[in-house]
Amino acid sequence: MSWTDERVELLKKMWSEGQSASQIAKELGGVTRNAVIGKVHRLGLSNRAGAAPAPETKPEPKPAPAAAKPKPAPKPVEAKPESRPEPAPVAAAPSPLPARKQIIPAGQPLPPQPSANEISPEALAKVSEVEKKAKRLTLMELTERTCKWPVGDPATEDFWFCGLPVQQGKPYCEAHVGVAFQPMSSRRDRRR
DNA sequence: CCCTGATTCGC
DNA sequence: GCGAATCAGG
Repeated sequence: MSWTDERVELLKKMWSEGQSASQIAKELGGVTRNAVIGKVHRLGLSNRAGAAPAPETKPEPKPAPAAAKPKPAPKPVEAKPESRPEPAPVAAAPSPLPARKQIIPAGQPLPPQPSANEISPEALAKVSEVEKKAKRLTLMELTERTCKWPVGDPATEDFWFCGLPVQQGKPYCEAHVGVAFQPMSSRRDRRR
């Protein structure tokens, strides 16, 4: 794969949107995140500029280089544009999904409690089965790739998150994805 | 362990 | 110019 205009376009767009190099690489296909990062640097947009208005980032007035130094390496401005906002403690919210500062995949339906729901019996069975193996993580222990399916009542001690490995790109493990993301049918018109 | 971007350097 | 390998960090 080569860096065609369109691919570069998409790269620029996604990068300025704050997408990670790996995400961009996945989207583009045929390249690794290293390739993306390399390209990003070559394009000179290592700093996430373009869409995010920097409150105080002066692009350097570019002082006339009179000296004989073809290889200047001034890097006095060191900003931290990327931080890791971990989930903050939430009191009694049924769905404390730690949202990033930007869109991840598509719309994410809030996790319905497995109790009062009639989804496919198999899926439900899978869920209750999985809950035995659940890591039972606390809010603080959740990561991007731990299933964030809440179990129990947040107002009680008997509350935890599934914590199993998530399905790529999803907030839940496979079993919970199964009940969280309904095709929005089958219940509506379930007669087979 | 998972991930992030940054840098180097042979191609 | 390209990107794998490597580095540095969370």
